[in-house]
Amino acid sequence: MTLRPDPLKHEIADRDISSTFVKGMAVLKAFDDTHTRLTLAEIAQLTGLDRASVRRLTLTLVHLGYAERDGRHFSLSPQVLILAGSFLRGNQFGTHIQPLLNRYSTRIGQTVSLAIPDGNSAVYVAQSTAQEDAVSFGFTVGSRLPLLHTAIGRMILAFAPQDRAEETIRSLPFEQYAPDTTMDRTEILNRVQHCRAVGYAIVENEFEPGVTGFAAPIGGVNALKAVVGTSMSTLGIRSEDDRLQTISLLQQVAQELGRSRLFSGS
Amino acid sequence: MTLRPDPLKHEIADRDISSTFVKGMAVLKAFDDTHTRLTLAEIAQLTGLDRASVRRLTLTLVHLGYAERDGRHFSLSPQVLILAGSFLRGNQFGTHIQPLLNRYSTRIGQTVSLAIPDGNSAVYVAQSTAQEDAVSFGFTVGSRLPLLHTAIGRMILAFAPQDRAEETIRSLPFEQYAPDTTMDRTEILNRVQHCRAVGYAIVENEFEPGVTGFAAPIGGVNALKAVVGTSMSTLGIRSEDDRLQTISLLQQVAQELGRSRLFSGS
DNA sequence: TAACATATGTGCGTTATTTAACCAAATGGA
DNA sequence: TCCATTTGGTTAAATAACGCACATATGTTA
Repeated sequence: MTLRPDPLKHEIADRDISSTFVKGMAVLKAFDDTHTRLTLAEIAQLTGLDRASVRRLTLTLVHLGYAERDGRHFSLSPQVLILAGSFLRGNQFGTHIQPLLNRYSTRIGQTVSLAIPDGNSAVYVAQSTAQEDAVSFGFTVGSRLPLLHTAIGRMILAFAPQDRAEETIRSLPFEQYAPDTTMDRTEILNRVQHCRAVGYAIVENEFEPGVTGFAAPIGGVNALKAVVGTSMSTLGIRSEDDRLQTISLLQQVAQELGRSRLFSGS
Repeated sequence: MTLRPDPLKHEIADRDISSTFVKGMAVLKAFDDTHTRLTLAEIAQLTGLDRASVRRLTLTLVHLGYAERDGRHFSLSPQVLILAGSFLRGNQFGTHIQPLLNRYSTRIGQTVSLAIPDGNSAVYVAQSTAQEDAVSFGFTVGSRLPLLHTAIGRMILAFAPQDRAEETIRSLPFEQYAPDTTMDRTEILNRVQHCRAVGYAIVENEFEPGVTGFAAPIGGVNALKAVVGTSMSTLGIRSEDDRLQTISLLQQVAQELGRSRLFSGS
């Protein structure tokens, strides 16, 4: 949980930024899936904010109904769902974006996901749903992926402003997720630059052994809106042609999504 | 869009409320499903805030990545989904609450919904999904229901603090949704009080002609956490026994949901 | 194009919030 | 049980944000 804005977003004049609001949102965000119940001290620690401020901001959230108090503990209330629900309905996720993901998921034969950068991770914001398992929202949306060793992550880095991306590749901690995880940061940089050159990302066995990830961008270099991705068993991929066909389908989803007003702004 | 906190929530000392954060959240909330793209002036009008403040707060949202700017227009970014996603996963909506709703939906034979009060409406926060129509989140969550003429709404009023509820019943504007809509506010008050007495709500043909709504509370009087509800064709209801059986099932869902940590806080 | 209407951006005095230090109460080990 | 820590809450000086008023920009109509 960092207070700094997303390092992949561009700046706005300092005098036009309300630090109180920034801090408030940081408090709100401190309640992630691994921290559903927090004390004031914990929030202060997670956000790096002063405890007195945390107290005020958290009580404000309670006052507004976004959070609830239970003795020393605070937790979010279902009211936070309203913001997301309004967004989803207003942008016709249910009627346009979700069906599109589902359609391509059928063609690709794998789950198709939509992700955006957030801090030093990629975060899922939507995912195709098979008929059997209704309601993926509660399961996957908000889940995080590392940037350096996943196809979605590298796609994000590839189309992000170069200085920021290189700084991220140079310094972001990572672990050896699998035997094939690239440990050499220079090599990661090379691969990310290759992604930018070709306009898609394929990462084999680096995050999960035996799994190959694919990703395609929505939006152009330095104007990335989101990334679509999928993954499949590496063993199931028989030829370069298989790979390129998957990428081609992802690029089609990306293009169709890019036409939606959600991803077509400046 | 009102700046006042939810009238059904209790107060917190004024000095412990950050007005800047309150205003910031009001700006965020101004982007509802009917207002996906807003100019600064529109936001100012919707929130009743000063335009200079709106500008700073909105630019802060852009800075944080929650909103995007497109010339004079602003819109939310998919990043707002992260908050809800974290909440849903952290509270195991996908693994516990959603399946529970689905299970009872099958037994009742109708869609089962979960709603909370927000301002002068009830808002859906979850809904059972049939196998055919995956992903209801984007469709229904965030949708609003009137308080005075729906079962869910009257249940909320019945278990809310009395002074607030009576004030709401006395003054909240409403229209004649159907031929049977109760137009007499005193009669509405009586029916709400009856709901409180019996612990459930049934409303026939008042909101949609030919449709009967049922609702049961999660949490007690003055400590309402949420409401579960369902609705069905009035013609399909043959006896008082039918009605009570539906209510009984709703009360069971409510009880089970009430045991979940989400709804069992103080 | 002119004139009007509306919207965005900016400077400054007033108001509010943060910060840091402090206290009291609660917590948790030894 | 005691004592060391941690936590929640409060205060006053320093800082930041608000809201008003004005300036600038945009766009609409005659």
